[in-house]
Amino acid sequence: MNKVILVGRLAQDPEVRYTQTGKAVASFNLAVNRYVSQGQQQTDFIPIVAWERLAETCGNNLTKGQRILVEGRLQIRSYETADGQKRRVAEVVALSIEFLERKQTAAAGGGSGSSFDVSSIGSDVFPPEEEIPF
Amino acid sequence: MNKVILVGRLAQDPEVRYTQTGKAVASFNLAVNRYVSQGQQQTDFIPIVAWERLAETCGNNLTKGQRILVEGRLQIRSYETADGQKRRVAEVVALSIEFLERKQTAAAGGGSGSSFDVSSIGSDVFPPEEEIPF
Amino acid sequence: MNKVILVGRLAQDPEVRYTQTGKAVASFNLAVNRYVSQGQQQTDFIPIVAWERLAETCGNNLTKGQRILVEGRLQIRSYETADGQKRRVAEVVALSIEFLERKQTAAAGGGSGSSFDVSSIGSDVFPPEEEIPF
Amino acid sequence: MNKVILVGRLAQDPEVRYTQTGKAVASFNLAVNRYVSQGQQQTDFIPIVAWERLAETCGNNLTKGQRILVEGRLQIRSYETADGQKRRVAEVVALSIEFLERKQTAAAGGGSGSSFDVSSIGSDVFPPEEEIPF
DNA sequence: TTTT
DNA sequence: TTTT
Repeated sequence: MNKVILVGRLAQDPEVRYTQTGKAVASFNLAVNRYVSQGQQQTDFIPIVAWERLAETCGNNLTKGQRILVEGRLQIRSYETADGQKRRVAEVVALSIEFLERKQTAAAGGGSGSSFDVSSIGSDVFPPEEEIPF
Repeated sequence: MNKVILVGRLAQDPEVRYTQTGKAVASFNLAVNRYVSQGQQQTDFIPIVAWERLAETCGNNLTKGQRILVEGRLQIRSYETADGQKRRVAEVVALSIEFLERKQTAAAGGGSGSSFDVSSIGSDVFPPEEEIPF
Repeated sequence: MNKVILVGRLAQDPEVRYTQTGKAVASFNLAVNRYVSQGQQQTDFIPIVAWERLAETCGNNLTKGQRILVEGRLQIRSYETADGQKRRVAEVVALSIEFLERKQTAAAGGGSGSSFDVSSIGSDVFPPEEEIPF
Repeated sequence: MNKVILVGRLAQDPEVRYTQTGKAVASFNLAVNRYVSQGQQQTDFIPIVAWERLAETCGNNLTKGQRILVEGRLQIRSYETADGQKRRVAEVVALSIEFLERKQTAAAGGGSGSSFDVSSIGSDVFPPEEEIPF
C-alpha cells in the first residue's frame, strides 16, 4: 500500500507535456494548507504528476487556484544533474482527482463555484513508467 | 488500521444530543455521490457520529447541504430492538472534519462559498465508548 | 471520495457465490482490532464483499484467520425482509486486497509466514451493481 | 487533508537523534514495493520521520527488515546546502505506526513473526516544527 | 434525506 | 466470528 490523499489548491496552471512516444504528462504543484496552531497556517507545495487521459483532463479542466482532491501514490524518482550529481525528487502520481470547485473561467473571473458538485476523474490505465521529459 | 475518508454533503442538519454523563454526540447522514457510468450517479447515505468537542463544533458549524470531508473509523454497533431482535448498525465515527464550503446561513440562503478556504477540526480526545442515547 | 482502508483478520473462510448472470461474489467478515486503552482491545466485524476476478482470488487465496489489508468503499445497501420491513446493511466493497501473511495451509497448520512479502490483487473491472444473491 | 498511508519494510534500523531542546526524532527509509506487472516489482525508498514519544517507540521497537504500516503526512522541507543552493526534500511525518510483524531479535535471528498480532502506536502530541538536526 |  |  502506497496511498496519498491530498486536498489543496493548484499553485499554478497544469503544464502538459508529451513523452517521445506521445504519452501526455501533466504536472503542477498543489498548495496544501496545514493549521499549526490557531491563526497559524503553513503550506506545503507538493508536486503532482498525472499521465495520459488523466493528464489531458487536468490540462482541460484545472486552473491555478482551484481546489481539488488528489488520490495517488508517493514516488521517489532519482536522476542525475548535468554535472553528475545524484538527486532525488518526490512527487505524487495522481490516480484520480475530484474537483471541489468549478474551473475559474477567464471570462467569469471567478464565478459562483459554491453550487458546484464534486465530479471525479480517474486514470483508466496504469501510469506508464517512461522517463518524464523534464 | 480502520480508516474511512468521505467527501459528501450533509443530508440534514446535525442533531446534537447528550449522554447521561453529559458528553455531546452529534449525528447526521452524509450523502456521498458515486459516478457509476457517465450521466449516472448513485448516492450512499452514510451515518456519521461525532463526540464531545467535535460534536459541538458540528452542531455550531454544519448545516444541511454543506459539503465536508470526514475522516474517521467504521464501527459496527450491535443493539436489541424493543421486541428482542438483534440488529447491527454501521456508522462512521468522525475523528476530524474539513469544511469544503462555508456554512449556509439562513439569511444569505446560499452565499458565496467559492472563496472559502478549507478549515479543519479534530477530536482532541479519543471518542468515549458509552452507549449512544438513541 | 468514499475510501475505506482496513487491516484485520478473516473471521471465516470467504464464501463465493454467483449471480444469475454468472458474476462471482466473495463475502466474509474482517475482524479489525482496536486498542481502547492499554490491555483493552475491541473488535469490529466488518462485512466485506468482492466481485468478479477479485472474488475468485479471494476464494482461492484467503482463509480464516489470515491477516490482510482491504481497500474499498463503504456501501449502504437497502433491502426488504420477507415480512416487508425495510433494512439497511453496510458493507465494504473491496477494490484491492494485500496479503500480509501467506495462506494457512491445512497441512502446514500455520507455517512460517514471517518471510512472506506483501502481494496485492485488485479488481480489474468496476464491481457490478447487480443484486447480491443473499 | 494531507494523508499518507504506507506498508513496507524498514530499509535500515531507525536512527534516533535529539534536537537542541531535547525532542527525540527518529528517521529511517521505508522500502515500499509496487507490482508493475507480473513478476516485475519496483521499490520506492521513502524517508520517514517520527517525533517525540513515537520516535522513542520506533527506536525501541523497530528494526531493519520489519514490516510496518505508517500513517502520516507528506512534508516538503526546504534547506540550503553548504554552498548556498536551495534544495527540497520530501519526507513522511509519521503520526501512527502499526507493527505488522514482531521485531527481529538479534538472539532469535529471525523468529516466527507469523503469529504476531497488529499493535499500534501513535504520536500523542502534534509533532513539533523545529529544525531537524540533520 | 444531499447536490449539480 | 479473527488474532496475540
